[in-house]
Amino acid sequence: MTQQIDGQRRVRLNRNRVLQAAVSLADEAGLDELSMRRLGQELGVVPMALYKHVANKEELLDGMVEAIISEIDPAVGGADWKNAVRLRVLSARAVLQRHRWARQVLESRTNQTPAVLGYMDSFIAMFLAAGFSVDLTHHVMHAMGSRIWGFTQELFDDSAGRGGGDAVEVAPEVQAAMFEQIAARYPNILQVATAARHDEGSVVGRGCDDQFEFEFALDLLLDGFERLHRQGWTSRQAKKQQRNEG
Amino acid sequence: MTQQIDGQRRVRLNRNRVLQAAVSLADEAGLDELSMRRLGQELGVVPMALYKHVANKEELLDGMVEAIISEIDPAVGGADWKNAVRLRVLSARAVLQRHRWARQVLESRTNQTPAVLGYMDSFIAMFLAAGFSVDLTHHVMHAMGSRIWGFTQELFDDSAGRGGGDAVEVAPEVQAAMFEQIAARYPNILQVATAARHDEGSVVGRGCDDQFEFEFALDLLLDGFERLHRQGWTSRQAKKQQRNEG
DNA sequence: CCATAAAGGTGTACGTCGTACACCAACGGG
DNA sequence: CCCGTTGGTGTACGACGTACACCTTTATGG
Repeated sequence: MTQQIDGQRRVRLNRNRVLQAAVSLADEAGLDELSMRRLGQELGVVPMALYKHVANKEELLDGMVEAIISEIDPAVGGADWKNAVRLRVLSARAVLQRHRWARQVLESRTNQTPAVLGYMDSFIAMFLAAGFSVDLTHHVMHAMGSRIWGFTQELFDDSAGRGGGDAVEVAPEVQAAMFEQIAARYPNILQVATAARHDEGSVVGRGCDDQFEFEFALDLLLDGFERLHRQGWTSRQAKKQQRNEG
Repeated sequence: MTQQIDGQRRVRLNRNRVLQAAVSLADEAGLDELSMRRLGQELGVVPMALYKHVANKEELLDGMVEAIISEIDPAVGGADWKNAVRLRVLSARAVLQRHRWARQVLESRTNQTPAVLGYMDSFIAMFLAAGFSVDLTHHVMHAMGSRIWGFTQELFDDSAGRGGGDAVEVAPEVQAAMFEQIAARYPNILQVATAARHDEGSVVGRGCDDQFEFEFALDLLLDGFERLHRQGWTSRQAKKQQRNEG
């Protein structure tokens, strides 16, 4: 009975099929449904079989990240570094949006795999090619942080009203009561959280356009980088100035 | 034998002692050493005893976060919003530095506890008090992201050479070989990563001052906010402009 | 002061997880 | 055809969170 499916011989596993299946599973079921056991089941194979193709779960996750990084558009050449960076980041963002688990994986571990390093290297290259000093580029990369992957820590919970999923169901009247509580205790949050709703014409929707928020912060940073670059900013001089003020 | 230690009656547990112990344990041993079993052991109590004080592990983590938020300095009043925000963030940063696990906890979950909401509310208040529009404040908060907690996603692995811990030990010659590999394959990373080392006089040290990096990005954003505020930025107008360009 | 209910602590047990290890099946090159 | 290498199986172990039934301590109010 082993190795048979419907009387047909089963295709042999390989690292790529494992990674591919893991990505699909995580895409569809979420990261915490991704266990070695479940993945094995998905591939019609006993859990331990996977260990012939990946050393352990950590390596599986690394492999998955490597796999999706290849989906990010390569850097575009050309004179306009700002636009190049912008496009690259937004491409990464689109990818990470397709694979929502990836963010958590990138956040939770220090990923030193070749694809990650390669991506970072080519990212740095965009600034250096634009004439940024190595010094400034260093700090710029730090300032970009996880934004090079197209995501930022989300502070507000925008999962309310997200379809499907296994969110806890709450009765409408309870929801209303919670709203009242928040309104009373956290008036500023209330104001700011609902701000996006009424200044957007009659669009009901989510009330907050994540993509816009992301680009807002991204452009703010890019503009800042540009200014510093133009005025020949160096960290040495910034630190000296800091000492004199402090 | 139960309830006895050295013939002395044991102090009763309560939610606060549990939370306190959990924070200490996480501080000292790291987040993945924090299990209900280990925590019970630390308190000289059977694991299930903890469930009389916290509903489950999730709630324990929430409680821990609440506990450390109280360590953040309250907002300072006064005319200079920029400095107020700056101080607040740097205070939060100092706290999160003391409790390194907190970052992971804040990252991995949507924390809607009163202390978190209270902190965010008072954070928003700083901008509103400075005359920022609700609209701009909304976007500003998004742009701040996890920076309101004083941390950013770290991209470079700066754990190399960190004392203690359970890092994998690597022979020096292997390390050198790895370095060669990286140097060859990722020349830009090499340049940028080592940049901080030689422009800092003769300081050997870590080669990269995290605090400086954090403040660099923070100030870049704050300056950006200030500029937008001064020129009366609104999201409606920004979106219109975006449409005309795009 | 004692009965009694509430609150705090225990012990056992279940289902999950990652994965070590010994084993067997299939394949491919001599 | 044989046999070593590679891929897949089965069993088992030690974590984990936590449900549930039970006992012990404490506080309370008649």
